[in-house]
Amino acid sequence: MTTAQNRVPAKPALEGLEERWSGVWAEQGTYAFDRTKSRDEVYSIDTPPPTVSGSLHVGHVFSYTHTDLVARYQRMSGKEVFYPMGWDDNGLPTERRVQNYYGVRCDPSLPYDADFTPPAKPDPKKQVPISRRNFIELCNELVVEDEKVFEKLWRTLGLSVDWSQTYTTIGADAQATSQRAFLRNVGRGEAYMQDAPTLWDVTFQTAVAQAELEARDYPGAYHRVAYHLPDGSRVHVETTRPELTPAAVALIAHPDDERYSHLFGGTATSPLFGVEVPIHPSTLADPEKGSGIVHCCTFGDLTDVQWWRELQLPNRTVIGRDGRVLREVPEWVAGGPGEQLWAELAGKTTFSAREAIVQALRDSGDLDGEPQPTQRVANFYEKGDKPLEIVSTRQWYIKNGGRDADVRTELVARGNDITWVPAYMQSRYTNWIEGLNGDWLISRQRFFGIPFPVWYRLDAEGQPDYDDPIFAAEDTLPVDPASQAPPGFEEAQRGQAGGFVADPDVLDTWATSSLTPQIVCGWERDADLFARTFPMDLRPQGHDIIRTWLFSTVVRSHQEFGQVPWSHTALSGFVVDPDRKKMSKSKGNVVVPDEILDKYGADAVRWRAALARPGSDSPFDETQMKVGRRLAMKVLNASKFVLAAPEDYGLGATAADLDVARVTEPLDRSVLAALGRVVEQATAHFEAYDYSSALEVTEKFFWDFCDDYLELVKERARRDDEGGTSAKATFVLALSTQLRLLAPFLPYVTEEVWSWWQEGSVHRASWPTAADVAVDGDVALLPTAAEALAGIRGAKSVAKVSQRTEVTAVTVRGPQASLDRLLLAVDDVRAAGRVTGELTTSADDSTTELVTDATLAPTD
RNA sequence: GGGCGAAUAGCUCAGCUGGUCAGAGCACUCGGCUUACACCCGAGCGGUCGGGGGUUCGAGUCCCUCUUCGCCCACCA
Repeated sequence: MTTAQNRVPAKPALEGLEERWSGVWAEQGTYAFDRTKSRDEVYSIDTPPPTVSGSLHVGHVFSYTHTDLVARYQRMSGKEVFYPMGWDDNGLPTERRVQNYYGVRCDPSLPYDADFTPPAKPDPKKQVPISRRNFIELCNELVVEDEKVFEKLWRTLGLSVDWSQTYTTIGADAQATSQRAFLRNVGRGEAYMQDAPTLWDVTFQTAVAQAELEARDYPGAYHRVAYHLPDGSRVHVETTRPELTPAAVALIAHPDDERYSHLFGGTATSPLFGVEVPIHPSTLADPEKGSGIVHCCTFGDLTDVQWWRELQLPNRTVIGRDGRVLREVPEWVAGGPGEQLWAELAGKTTFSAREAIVQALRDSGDLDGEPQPTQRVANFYEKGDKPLEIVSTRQWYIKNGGRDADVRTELVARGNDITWVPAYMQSRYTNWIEGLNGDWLISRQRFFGIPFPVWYRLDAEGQPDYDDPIFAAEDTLPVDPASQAPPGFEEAQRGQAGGFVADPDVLDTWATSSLTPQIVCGWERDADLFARTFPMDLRPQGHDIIRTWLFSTVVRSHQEFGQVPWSHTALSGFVVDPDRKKMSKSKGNVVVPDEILDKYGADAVRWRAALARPGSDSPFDETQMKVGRRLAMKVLNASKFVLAAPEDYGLGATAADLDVARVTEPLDRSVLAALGRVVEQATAHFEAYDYSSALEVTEKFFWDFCDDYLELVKERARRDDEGGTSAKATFVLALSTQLRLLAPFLPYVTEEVWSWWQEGSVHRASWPTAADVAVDGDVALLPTAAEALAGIRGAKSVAKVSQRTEVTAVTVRGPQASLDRLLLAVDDVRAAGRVTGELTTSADDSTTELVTDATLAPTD
């Protein structure tokens, strides 16, 4: 005989649960991954590493909760969940944060200063230049602090991650993985170096990739600029970038454009600079735009690049990497009419150069009319604030199908190997691949990132030989070519003729993020772990980064393993403000997670998050958090009623009452039968990654359980007879089942209540099955009894009297089948409705409802 | 311009393969200190399911079309 003793507090409260239980979970390793389990017993999750240099907002809280819901369900279902957490601390966002936080900037030409301490008071206008190594040291220091803040928030939110499995995208493992994967790409011919026009951000002075583009409206003006024909006549182009006139390499019009077709094959000379350019037809020219004839410059936009390639035009770059006009007079300008003008332009920003050139065009009579203001669209780097230039540079690329239709087809097909939640998101993946216009540019001219494991030999003149790079050996990774010499060389030979130089670039952060499955699963580092966790089960992420993170991860896995990296992907929507606008810092509509967690509690916030279905945006509404909080509170109170000792007005039920055989009353059997169905439904929903519906059915049942069943049985449950025993057994069975159903959503209250009467963590308890509550019951009985009770309650409500008011007589009219059912629970109905007099029934098959007519005892 | 999604009570949303599907919660109204809970309980009010066609015995539910909104992509002379 068990003498279970419950530990129910007199006044249960939500306050303090987060601190208490997150502490216990950490201490007891509740969510620790057991790596003795085999692949089929493991459920592995490719968690998105949040950018630690940014700040977390409610959107993050929601989407990370969604993942945790799945993780907790899988864990309780018997899977050993591999749920690591990563920090994305690599790259430009960290650099920018370090610059602002410490008031410094990186100047790679400076030597390392071992004694450097950042300014006590950072002056944003006067950033202190420091060496690359000093800069990286500061980056590494700051991210550690940022990561602590993030971890604290995630722990409070109750994410069931294994905190011993964290990784960072700048850490040694990530570096080695990233470099290794790159070297493998090189080895298979999937990565290559090319000197070619690339999109270039002049602020950050780095190349950027197609996936990082953002088209934005940008004010500009059309300038009608005259080119001179050999016969002395003129032809006008309309351009928003007149400063590129010295970069003109051709004039181009549509082949069918009769205005210009007679010029094809001939030449024209540019105004001011007198450079002769050919006139070509091209179907890419749009007769509707501007004057119909366009000057192709190196490089104004991507179409220019295409013409330059296809027509094999010369490269006359005039804008440098700093976004300014080149200082040296180019050979095609030197000795010409524009040489003097160049002296004025040299070193100017594009903006100033434009003003100067426009003035010069005006003076020379080559500007027709005045500039006409227009709104144009320009490509921006998503993190930048100046339009991108196109500059010819040497860069590393990874083949992603952008230049190979067969590869595109393969990658599109890989999409079919993944289950998309929601399914329609797959089309974004497919569309993106089909719209690619070039390979993936992975090199960045930045500092805080993973270096390319590459060196170049210097020839006798000290010029690097790019045709025969020296690659690091895999067993030496991670390497820093800036401080380590390549095999066969001494450090002293760095920068010397006949020696070597390091590749100065770093890998784009996506080039590393695309390897998160490899990083977390221990690819080529921990073969045992890898075998137990890869390919992974789930990639949760935002739908806005399908083109970047999701796609690039598939690319790398496809190349390295010939398969997809995960079987499922779940795409979260955004949390938008009440006006359906995306939350952003600049709009000042960002909700701070700490405040909201503090105010309503983690369970309430999680409850609200669970209501947001995959893929759909959700407006932030604080009042909804209250509803979640009410549910959490209800769980505490209802549980207290069942488990508290009779002297504390509870039923005194214990784990010893967990016995289906004791459930004899028809109403009790009805409840458990209904609960069995709820379990089946919730399980099916979770299996389909539809946590919202799982919550919905569970919660609906719980409220009915409290409002109807609990009220109906309250009195009987206090008795010591068979009816009382049946009720108590039902209560504990239902409680145990519902706590487990709710555990993924409300990890704190469910754990709290579980601790009152059970051993171990509810989060390591088994997910309920219908078999747990298998009884032969009529699910229709509880609703019927509840309907009759509602009739009695309604009578009291209409009479505006207390629900405690006694009822002296009741007649219930309705279909015979319902009345027969009602009689099975008639005593409970009478007790709950305080019916002291007679309860009679009257068969009426003309209605499907029960109509209750109650006579109330007179009140004062 | 291309693609995807959404339009159902004041608000947030459920309504799968067409036949109790016109629902839930919030808000609102009216009651009630009822020994689990006043961080509560009970009872109500509230919608011609964006417009228009069509298929069908029957359509929020399928088809066409229009309108509006959101997101992604393309627009860069």
